[in-house]
Amino acid sequence: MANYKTLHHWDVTPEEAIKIQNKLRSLVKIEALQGEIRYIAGADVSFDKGSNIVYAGVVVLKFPELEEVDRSLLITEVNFPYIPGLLSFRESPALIKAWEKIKIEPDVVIIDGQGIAHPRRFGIASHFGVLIDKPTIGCAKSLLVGKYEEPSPKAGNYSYLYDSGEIIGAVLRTRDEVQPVFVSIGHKITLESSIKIVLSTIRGYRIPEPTRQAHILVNALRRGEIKPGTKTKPEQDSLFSF
DNA sequence: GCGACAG
DNA sequence: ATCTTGTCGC
Repeated sequence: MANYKTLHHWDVTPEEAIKIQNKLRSLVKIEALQGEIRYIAGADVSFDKGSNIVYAGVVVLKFPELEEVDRSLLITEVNFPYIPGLLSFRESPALIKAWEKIKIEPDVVIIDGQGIAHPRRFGIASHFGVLIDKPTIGCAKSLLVGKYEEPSPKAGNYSYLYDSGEIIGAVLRTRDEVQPVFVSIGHKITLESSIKIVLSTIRGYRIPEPTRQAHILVNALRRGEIKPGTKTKPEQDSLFSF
């Protein structure tokens, strides 16, 4: 069971949530990733239209093969609304619950959302990273804050995202002629490394495999196509049964 | 006051 | 995020 830190309550008002972000932002560490990557995970959540039921999931893939080795899926409830800048308070509680059931701990986690490319430099990828104390990368599909110049149309090209004079992330083209993604430091990693890792997990789609797989799974869960719980590699048939 | 605004 | 069919383009 993967562990995590309980640094604050989740049952807070938007005003209190902002205070928590301003207090915890100093805990984000920007450093070189230690050791090689053996496993990489993706985390995401899905919702029904106007419901407060959330379907969360964490998927662990072997790196660089990107074959699934572990997963944690669960259905729970949320009350905090979606407010730009406070996404973490709506999705992280469910992601933490899924995270604690993971058995194969990844060396890095990619989250669907911003890392420090956030008004208070504490987007969901940074928040989640600080809580699980693991390297995390924020990979969002659209802009939250900052300015940038359109990166060249070919895969692999990128430009920097700026806000109040500082680089807060990168606008990365993961496929030719396709809308770029917004990559930013989550926790315990550098932007350069984040960009390389995201590119190394692209397999023909705009979204990196970890979060793409997580997204596919939580949607299947929401549609009732698969069940909650954890699962690892296909059960190996006993050598003595036939 | 007006516009922007991750999922 | 989710609601949804066809359609344009490589």
